[in-house]
Amino acid sequence: MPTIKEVARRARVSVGTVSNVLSGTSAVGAELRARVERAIRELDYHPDHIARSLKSRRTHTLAIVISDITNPFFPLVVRGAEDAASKRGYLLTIFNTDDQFERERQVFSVLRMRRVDGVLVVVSPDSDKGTQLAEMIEAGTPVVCLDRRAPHVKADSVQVDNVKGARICVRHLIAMGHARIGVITGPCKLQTARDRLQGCRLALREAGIPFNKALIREGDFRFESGYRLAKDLLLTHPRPTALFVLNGTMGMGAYKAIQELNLRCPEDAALAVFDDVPGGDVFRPQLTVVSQPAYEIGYRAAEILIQRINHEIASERPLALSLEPELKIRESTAARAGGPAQMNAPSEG
Amino acid sequence: MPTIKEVARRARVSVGTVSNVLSGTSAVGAELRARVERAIRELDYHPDHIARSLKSRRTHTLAIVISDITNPFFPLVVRGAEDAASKRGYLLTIFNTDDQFERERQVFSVLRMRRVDGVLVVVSPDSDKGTQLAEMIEAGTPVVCLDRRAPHVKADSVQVDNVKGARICVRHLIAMGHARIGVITGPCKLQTARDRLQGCRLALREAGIPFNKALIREGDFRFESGYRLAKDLLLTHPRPTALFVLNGTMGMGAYKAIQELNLRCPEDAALAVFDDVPGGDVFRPQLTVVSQPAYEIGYRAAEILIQRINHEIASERPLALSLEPELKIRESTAARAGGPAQMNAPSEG
DNA sequence: AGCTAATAATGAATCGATTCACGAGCTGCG
DNA sequence: CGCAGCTCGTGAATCGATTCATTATTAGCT
Repeated sequence: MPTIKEVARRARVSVGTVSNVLSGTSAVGAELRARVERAIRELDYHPDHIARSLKSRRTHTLAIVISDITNPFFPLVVRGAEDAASKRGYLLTIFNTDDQFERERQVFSVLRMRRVDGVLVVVSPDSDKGTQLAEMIEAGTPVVCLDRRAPHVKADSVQVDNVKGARICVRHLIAMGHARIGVITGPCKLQTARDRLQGCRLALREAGIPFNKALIREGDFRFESGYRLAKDLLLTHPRPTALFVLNGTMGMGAYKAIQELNLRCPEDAALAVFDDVPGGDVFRPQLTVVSQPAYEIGYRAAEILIQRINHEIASERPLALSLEPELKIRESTAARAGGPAQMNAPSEG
Repeated sequence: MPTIKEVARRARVSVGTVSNVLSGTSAVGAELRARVERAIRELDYHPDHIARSLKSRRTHTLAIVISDITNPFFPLVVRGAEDAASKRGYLLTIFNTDDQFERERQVFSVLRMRRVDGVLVVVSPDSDKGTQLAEMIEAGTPVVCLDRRAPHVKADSVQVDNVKGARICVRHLIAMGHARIGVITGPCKLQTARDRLQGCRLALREAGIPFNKALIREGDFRFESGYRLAKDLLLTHPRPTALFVLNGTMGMGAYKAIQELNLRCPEDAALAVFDDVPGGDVFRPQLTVVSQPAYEIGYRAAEILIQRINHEIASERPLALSLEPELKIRESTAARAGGPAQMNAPSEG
């Protein structure tokens, strides 16, 4: 690998001049510029990014720390982030934590040593146990929280409007004539899960339906818990006529439960899920879902992160970007046998 | 951020000594060692990985270059690669090329400047147009090809046994009584697609069924082409009794086509797909698939890559690891009305 | 011509680590 | 005692870029 010195020697100029040609900042005479460019071409010289980073204190590298890329929500987020990053010349490194705090700790330690310029993070549920996130921000490395907001940390955040998403979905269920709605939520440690549950509560209240704790189950956002808790709910008496599952992976588990109990969906048990479910628009029954703009979440978050890195955002205080959910109504909540109940329309748009 | 100098000053030793304590290679007296460790703790010192890289010429960074993380095959691959990488202290950077050669070119240029230690790559279909891959290997950066093998390049490769996967699946279809089997393959530029098609050919031949070109369609491994070509095939006369789609994304498209044509699956048209299909084991009809060990592909590939980097593999010549596919028989190829045909059993296990 | 100003080019210092030739201080042994 | 052979520790050189003070050259103006 040729270095800048070899280029300089071959072009019979100083390394400073080569550097100037490369950066274009300082004026360089036509004659020398040509010689340098020729040498660069002839040697097939590519500047060493490592050496640059050492001097400039910038790595042009971002990290994205998520629970598990295997969770179908994340690939789009990562894709969005990579697109935004590469557009501005940044690299994206990826870390899976499986929502384990200890792993998150390790990752942040690595990120610090690597002098990453900025971090996109889906905080783990126990993230408040540690101070590494706060320390990183303190040390001047910008952080943007994805999907979940970190408690007590002044970092920017980008997420879907979880309250609204759940609310419009429950409204829809109510409009379809459901009053006994079983809800499978996520770890209540997570703001995200609490927000979604809050959305349910609001929709029920505005319809005058009492919030029945006996119909709520707390899962862990994983398939198995969705399956188990759905079975549990569907075996209570009287059986809920609809299930609303607050994330996609649990939603698939819930569908499996419905099937195993030989219930028809939506006739015996309607199903709505927060998050797009892979295949949910192709296979039967096609699922009603609250769709998150996952790509956009990743893209916007990375954009904000890069703007912070380059001090292109004036305001000191954290941005909290809230994106619109979209309710996609499909078969799994189709009208019940008796047709949709004619109730009062919800009071708000 | 404290530097090694500050640690040295605080511990009243030379930087060399601090470095020795850090690396543990050279013997350092108990007294000084204690002083250094204390200083490190007190300053909360973390060595700068950039500076290390500059000196050591190793970045401890791998890259994974894939077409699109959004394709459900890849998250598991990436996860496997990340697990293997982090286990050995490597970072993983991710790049999506959308199978576009130009983008692949850019990415390789970046990787060169970044002095990445090794590259996992799913080569783009036109990859043979360029020499960057060969140049990278030439320059001493190990490369492992994932999923697809690169033509004319001596790089290690890890992939599923595509011929075998297709073969056992077609055998299964034949055993279920199908003789008119429509096949939707991928770009024939890709070795992968050719191998799978070859598997089909072999299975047909061993059953004595002529290979009917009229039942083959070449898609591009994307949803839309699966949908379109499946419709096309299903409208030919006589209609194929089964469809075998050679990747997952097209498989979903094909299922959509079956549905829109109001055909029952498997009664009117059986469906088998190469690749796991998300939700394919939950929703109806549950799909018969050839499952690839995607996680293992990523994991093993990263392991091999790291071994190459550290010269832990003696052999010069490229490894070509071929992993076992698994046929998962489910509803979508269940026995036809008349029951499975009683044909001669396939001659091999 | 003489002076200032502007422009070009240089090369040493710097970033933060590792490495290694060298030297200091001991020990052991004849 | 004197010297070989240890063990420890030092600090300058190095990795490959950028930066900036300095110098050399030319241009512009009176």
